[in-house]
Amino acid sequence: MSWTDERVETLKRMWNEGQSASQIAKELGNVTRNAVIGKVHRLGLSNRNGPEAAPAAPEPAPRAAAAAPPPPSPAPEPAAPAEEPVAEAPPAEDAEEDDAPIPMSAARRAIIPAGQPLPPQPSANEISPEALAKVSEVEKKSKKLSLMELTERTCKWPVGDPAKEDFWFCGLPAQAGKPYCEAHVGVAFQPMSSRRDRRR
DNA sequence: CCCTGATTCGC
DNA sequence: GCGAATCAGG
Repeated sequence: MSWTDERVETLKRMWNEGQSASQIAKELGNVTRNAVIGKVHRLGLSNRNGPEAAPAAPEPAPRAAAAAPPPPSPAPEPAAPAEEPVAEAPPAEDAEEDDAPIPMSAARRAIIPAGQPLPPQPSANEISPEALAKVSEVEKKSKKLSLMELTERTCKWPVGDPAKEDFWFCGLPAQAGKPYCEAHVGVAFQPMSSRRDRRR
């Protein structure tokens, strides 16, 4: 199979959507992730953001440069390379009296990228119903591992009541580094609920 | 061990 | 141009 126009198109689209090379390869079929990555490089779109990128970062290591640094792109692209729902600590401290109508909410809302095709990018705010649904769905397929059966690559999400018999750990394959499986990572890293600090 | 992308180099 | 092998990292 060769790189037909169509396949290249799919490759570009998916790559820009933030899909991993293996996922793209799987989608295209008949290619390995290496092939995809190789093509990506030949196409000159190794970086997933806009065409412009002049980080001019001090690179003291001409060799052994693997990790791709996500430089701030001035372009209007709503690039959302966020692949990790890392818990953030937004400036949540504005408990003023109800007579101080500060447009904080507006500012906070501005954090969210402009309306763009970013369906697979869960906002760092609130637990999406989807995520919760996914969790309960996953619990059905859980391996129901005991504490001792957990390894470094099993989801350590507890299910049930630890004081009861029907308690287990998810046990599904966890992602690298993360303690939970894909589904649980989504809710585990829940930064903070939209706690309306409605102080009286 | 699972995964990611980056690079090299024979084809 | 292509991509397997390899490398570097999480």
